[in-house]
Amino acid sequence: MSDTANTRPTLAAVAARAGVSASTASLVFSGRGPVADATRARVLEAAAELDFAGPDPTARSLRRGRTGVIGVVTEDSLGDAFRDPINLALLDGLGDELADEGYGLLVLPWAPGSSVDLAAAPMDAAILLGCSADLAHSVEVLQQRRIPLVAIEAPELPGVVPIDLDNAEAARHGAELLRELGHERVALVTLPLDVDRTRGALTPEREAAATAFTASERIRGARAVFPDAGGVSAGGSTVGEGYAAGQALLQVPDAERPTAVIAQSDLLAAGVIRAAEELGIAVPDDLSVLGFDGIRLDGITSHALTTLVQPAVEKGRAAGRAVRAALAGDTPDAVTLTSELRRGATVAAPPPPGGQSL
Amino acid sequence: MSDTANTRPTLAAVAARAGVSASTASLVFSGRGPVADATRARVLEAAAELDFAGPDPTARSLRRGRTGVIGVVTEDSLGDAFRDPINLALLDGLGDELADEGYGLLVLPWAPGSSVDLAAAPMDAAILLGCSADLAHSVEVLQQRRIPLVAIEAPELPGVVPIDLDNAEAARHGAELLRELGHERVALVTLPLDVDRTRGALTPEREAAATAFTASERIRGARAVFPDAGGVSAGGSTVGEGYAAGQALLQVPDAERPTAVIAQSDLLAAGVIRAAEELGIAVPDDLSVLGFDGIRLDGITSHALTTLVQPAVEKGRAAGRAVRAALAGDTPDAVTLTSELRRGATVAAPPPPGGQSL
DNA sequence: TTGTAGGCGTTATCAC
DNA sequence: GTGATAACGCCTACAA
Repeated sequence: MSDTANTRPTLAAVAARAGVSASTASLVFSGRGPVADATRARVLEAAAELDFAGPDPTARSLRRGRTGVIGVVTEDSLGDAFRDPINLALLDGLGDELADEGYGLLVLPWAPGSSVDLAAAPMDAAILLGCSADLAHSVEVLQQRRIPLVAIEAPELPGVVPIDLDNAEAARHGAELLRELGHERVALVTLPLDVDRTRGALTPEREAAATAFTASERIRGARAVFPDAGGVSAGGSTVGEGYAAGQALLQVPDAERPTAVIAQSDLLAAGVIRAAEELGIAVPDDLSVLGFDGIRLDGITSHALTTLVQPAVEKGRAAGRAVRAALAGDTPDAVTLTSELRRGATVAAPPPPGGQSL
Repeated sequence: MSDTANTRPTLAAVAARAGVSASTASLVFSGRGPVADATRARVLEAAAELDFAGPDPTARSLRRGRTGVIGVVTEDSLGDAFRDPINLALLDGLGDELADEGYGLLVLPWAPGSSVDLAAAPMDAAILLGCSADLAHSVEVLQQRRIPLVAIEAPELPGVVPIDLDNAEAARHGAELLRELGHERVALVTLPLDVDRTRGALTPEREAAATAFTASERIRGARAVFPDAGGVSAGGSTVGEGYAAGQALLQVPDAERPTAVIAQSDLLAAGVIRAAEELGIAVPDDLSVLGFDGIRLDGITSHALTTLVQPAVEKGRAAGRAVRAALAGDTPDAVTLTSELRRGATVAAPPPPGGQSL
């Protein structure tokens, strides 16, 4: 009953108690070697007596060169990173490929000046999640660690496996639909342009200074069709931000009011729709609204959103597979996933110039 | 230019190249010892030349006995765990207290039979998040590891620091409000009763078999006021599940229809409200709906929900503080946080027995 | 201010 | 089947 101390028992202690060598005890726990049944039993018994949970993970990691941990580096705060339904779907995919393989996910909210030390976090590989243009900065220290790096929707970087989405192409595709319907005055509601998440009108300067890759790419795609489209950058991908953006864009003289809004996420689109409805602007008759993502709106809006559906879960799976491949010594291929236009009921031809349906 | 190999450089290699001993090089990186400026410079130069990122985290952890990682053990899949706004708020609080202190959060979705090995995950402490009654099981191996354990809203367990919410008391408080208003036919819409998340009518058997602590506590509180209240358990804390539950409860002969619904989360409440509205049942005139959590509904419903506001962020903070205290050698106190009734506009006196406002 | 020695707890390798 | 030995890469007394 009276155990020596409350200090963690070691494998050596268990071995001693069982009257075997440490190596043999090790074999019992790792299962990678032949051990006589009687010996095994004795070791396990000794372990039970000492309340020994198993080999120390840190020591094991040092010896084996593997921690069983995959880092997920995000630029947002913990909460914010997971408040985006797209990231949640991605996590589902990652879980499928990694957690189910026994890997743990180490979430590292990293921003310049953050107290999280990417050089010191124990991990076998890292996935760069909502990381923006100065990716290079954060990546540098990770590169030095010689661990596999996977970046999701990020600018290309040598040595980093990219898991990409056809953001620009998809946005262009959506914009084309609007043009074909006859729209000319189109406004953008973009995702945050940088880590500051400043809400405000799009200006050439702000766009030039933008560091958010996904937002920039989607802007680029929309501009390929509507080169002069103005708009607003939101402070986050939320209904509330979309609502604010919608108000800013729609509370203007009728002649200036856009006939269509290209929102960079479904939540933003839902906010725009709400703003429109409150102003008595009918969707889609007076205003077309295009979303992005294809998430389940689950009653956030009753409209069937016309949107670009991205394979978010698959994005996570692809990232997970890439990590596993890299860890297995292979060189994972770059992946580019494609989004698909889903026609809902929020896009239509623009209202006739004179007629006001109000 | 031609570095010896592509294998990770070690502190020893850097030291050798700088012409100093390993211990001196160590001092340079840990900063906890006097080093001559010239020496330091030479070491850093050598490090740069070898593209050395810093001491190996695993080796450092072994030596120091600290990994800088806090485990967060969840019973749900990764995505599901973070799909709950309450958990997100909690994460915000946790981030404040832990990530900002440089700790990383290792997310471990653990369920019986899961491939995640709680005995092998490198961590200095663990926070048990949505973990249910057979907590004891998962905790056993963690106890053996002699690391501090903090459980959020879980049954008490020796050696585990509890961070609790007054779930039963708050639910009772809300139920009392309804009774004071004159309600007698009250139905419950509960959170999932177990990891299966089976949706279905509440029965004594199902309740007895329930493993979800929070759900059980909130049921208990409501029953203290309405001992006979029946209801439905949802398959998750979502608007969709609330909607389904609402339909099940409200599509019955008028005489049997509850005059009030106690939902165990705001999302569920929002779903119930939607179902009611679709059935032409006015809230709160024909039906009172009480929520729980006090999250921002951000346009999910336009009603100002009457709900029990819980300090979710503070829950996370408290957990984070408890972990830090334990790691510092202190014995953290148990914490019980209290929820507060916020009167919105979804609760009113029941409709007069005969009168049908339809 | 710097170097030496020893060990953190495991596991791989090779004898026996 | 089992045991000795030697790392894994680092840090911390302590000595110089």
